[in-house]
Amino acid sequence: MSPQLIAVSIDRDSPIPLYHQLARQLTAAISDGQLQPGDPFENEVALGTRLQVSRPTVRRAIQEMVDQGLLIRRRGLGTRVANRKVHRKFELSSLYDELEREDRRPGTLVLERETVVNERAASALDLPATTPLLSIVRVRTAEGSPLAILHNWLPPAHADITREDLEQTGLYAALRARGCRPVVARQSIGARKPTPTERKHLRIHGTQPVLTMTRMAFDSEGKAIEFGDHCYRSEDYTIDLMVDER
Amino acid sequence: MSPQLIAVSIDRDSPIPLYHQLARQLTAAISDGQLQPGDPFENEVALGTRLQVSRPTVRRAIQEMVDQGLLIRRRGLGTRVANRKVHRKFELSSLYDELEREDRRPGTLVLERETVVNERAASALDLPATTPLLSIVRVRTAEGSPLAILHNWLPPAHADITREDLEQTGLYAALRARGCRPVVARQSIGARKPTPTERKHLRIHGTQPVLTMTRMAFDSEGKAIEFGDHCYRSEDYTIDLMVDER
DNA sequence: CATATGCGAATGTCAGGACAATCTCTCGAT
DNA sequence: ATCGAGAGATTGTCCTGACATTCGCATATG
Repeated sequence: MSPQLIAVSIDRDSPIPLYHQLARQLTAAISDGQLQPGDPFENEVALGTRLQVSRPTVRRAIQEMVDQGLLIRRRGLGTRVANRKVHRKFELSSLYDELEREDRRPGTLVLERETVVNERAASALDLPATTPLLSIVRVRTAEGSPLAILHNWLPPAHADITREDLEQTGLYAALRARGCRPVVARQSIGARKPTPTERKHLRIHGTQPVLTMTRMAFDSEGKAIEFGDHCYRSEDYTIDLMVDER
Repeated sequence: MSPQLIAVSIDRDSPIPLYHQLARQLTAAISDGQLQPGDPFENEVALGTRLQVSRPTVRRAIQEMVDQGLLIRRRGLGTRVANRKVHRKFELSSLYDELEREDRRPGTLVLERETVVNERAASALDLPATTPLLSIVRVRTAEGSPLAILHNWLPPAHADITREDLEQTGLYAALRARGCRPVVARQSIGARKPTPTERKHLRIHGTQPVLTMTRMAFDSEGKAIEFGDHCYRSEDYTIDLMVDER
């Protein structure tokens, strides 16, 4: 009944922090199925001694995994692998990434790409109302069928994103390639009847509604990255997320 | 341009951890407006010296606030109060709490309260399929108008929640009163046409859709607390949330 | 004048130790 | 046999200390 020892190799010369190297490999052991939900986890001090790292480093690695819902810690008892249901899949991802991960052949049709002045978007991004923004309208398809209409506004710093960038990789991937990583976003999700234009582009029949989401995304320094106003075919799409209180 | 010194009193005899005492008071200084977005923040070592606490303690307090989007840290530069747009309002709350906070006179009409066996709910809560669950159906009103139909299933441990509990306080408040705190939840949000029953209870006219949300909530130990299947009048309700990647 | 270089300041990482709080389990007394 | 006290194990909190990394800015250099 002693906890399973997970093989971990740590590289002290790597620029990647030790606690993160640790967390990545321990996380892999869980997603590999090497550790099952409910399994006991090697205790902090033993793990530290075995791997020749200090307890704070081990604690930080474990904390990372606890924050992601992978582990449950209880004082006096120990650490265990959490129930699979509470494992956090993802937090901040884009539709394109999701479709790609599920292998559903995502495609993009760029309907518009121009510089505009839009007070609502500028205000959402916390920029002056007259700031020129890059406005992008796309139709996202999966396996050839339209799934969503995505309208995004970007601050001037990213005004040089091209149609090709968008068609080949998706907006978030293009932003990441430019070293711009969204870290925090405020989203608002609702539902409504589609407009005639939306009905046409999304091939909506009858009285099916659309699911709408607006999003303001910021980087780690709090700089605005993107404002998006999206609408999805409700038959084909739900928004899944984990929320947690720490 | 030296940073503003925030008055903080720490009580070393309190059972509340020092880092949390610190974080609470510094957070208060921001919500009070004592510190404005963009203001520089006293650096870690100075703060520690001034308050006679160690640097790790200060760091942990600051980290708590960074996690909530209140502060921005940049190596080599310092810490600043974040842009207000990225301040996280709340993460995991209930409709009742939200309405109450906005002073919209929430009310509850309990339509059903009985013990059932439901495979879908049991599976979502990671319980055996034949576990008897308390099934609760409520209509939530705000200022007298119906806003949502809430269908929840609870594990046997909470089978003694009464109609009165639900009518007076709301489900989450009742659970909290029993020492049961939801910490992590998995949600799925979508949209669809309402059923005839929903149209009647929510007084939906024409072809207005409903916004739907299902939620599985767990406590800090990963134990199931609640499975909910809700639907909202889309004209009156959006789901707002912050997502972040750390 | 433009560009490098270097310095100070601040946060990031890591170590090692000490004690407290909490849980489980065993052992002993009744 | 049952119940309670205590021991052991494990995580939670806090401290001190050290060095690395990154950024802005002033100064030196071409």
